[in-house]
Amino acid sequence: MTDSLSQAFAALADPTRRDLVARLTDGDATVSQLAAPYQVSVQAISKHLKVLEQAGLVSRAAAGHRSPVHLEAEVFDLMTKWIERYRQRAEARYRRLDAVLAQLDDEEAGHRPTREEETA
Amino acid sequence: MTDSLSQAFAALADPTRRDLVARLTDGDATVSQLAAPYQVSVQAISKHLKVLEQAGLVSRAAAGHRSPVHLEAEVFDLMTKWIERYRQRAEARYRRLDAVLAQLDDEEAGHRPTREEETA
DNA sequence: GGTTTCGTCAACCAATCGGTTGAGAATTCG
DNA sequence: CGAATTCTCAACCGATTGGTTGACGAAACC
Repeated sequence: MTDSLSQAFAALADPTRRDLVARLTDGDATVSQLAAPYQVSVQAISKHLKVLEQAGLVSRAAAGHRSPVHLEAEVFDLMTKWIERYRQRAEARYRRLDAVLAQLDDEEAGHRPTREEETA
Repeated sequence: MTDSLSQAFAALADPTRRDLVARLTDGDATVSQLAAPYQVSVQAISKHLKVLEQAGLVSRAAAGHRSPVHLEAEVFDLMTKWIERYRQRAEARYRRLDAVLAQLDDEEAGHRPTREEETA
C-alpha cells in the first residue's frame, strides 16, 4: 500500500482527516489550532496530520515548532483524475451499449442495413 | 466509519480493488472472471467485491449464482464532488490572497481608499 | 438425478489503525 | 535564564483489515 493513490484515498477515508482538510481550505493553521475543536488528544491529531502529510495532501512550511499546516492541491488532482477516468470509461461503455441497442432496434424495425453515420 | 464517503474512499484505498473497478469499466463480469488474473484466492476477491458493494461502487444484478458484477457511477460522483469542492475552495482562497496582495500594492502605491467593486 | 462448478460463510492469523498516556525536545515568553 | 507552551516520539491497547484454509449451499451441466 505504498503507492501514492492508495495513500491518498486511505488518508481521506477518515472523517476527522476529511474535516481537517475542509478546515484547511479556510487557511493555514497550526497543530494546536487544528486540534482545538475535537475531543481527541493533540497527539491523535498530530498523527492524523502525519498521515495527511505522508499522502502529500498537506505540507509544513518549516519543520519546527508552530509552523502552519498548509493544504496541497496536487494530489487532489491525482485522485480526481483517477475517478473521472474510470467514470468516463464506464459512461462511454453505456453510450456504446445504447448505440448497439439502437442499431438492433433499427434492424428489427425496418431492416435497413445501410447505416452511414456511426459516431463511434 | 459508517458514512458513505468514508466507505467509498476506504474501498478505493486498496490497489486490488481499484484494479477491479478499472476492469469493470470494460463491462460486467462474474466473480471467477474477475478473480482469474490475481494470485490471491477467490474468497479474497469475493471479500473485496463485498467491500466495493457495501460502498455502493458496485452492484449485483441478481443475488444468485454467476450473476455479473456491475459498476455503479453514482458514488464516484459523490467523491469527485467532495474533492472538487475543497480543491476549489482552496483555489478561491489563493485567488483572494492574490487580490489582497494586489490591493496592498495598490494602497501602498497610490493610496486610493475608495474601492467600489468587491466580488466577495 | 448426480456431479461439478461457483460463490460465500466461518474461523483463524499477522499487520495495521485510531486512540490513549507518558516522556521529551524545542520554541516562545516573562 | 527559567518556565510555560507546542509538538512529536514511543509504547501500549482494542478493533479492523487483507489474507488464508475448510466447509457448504445453490446453480449449471451431463
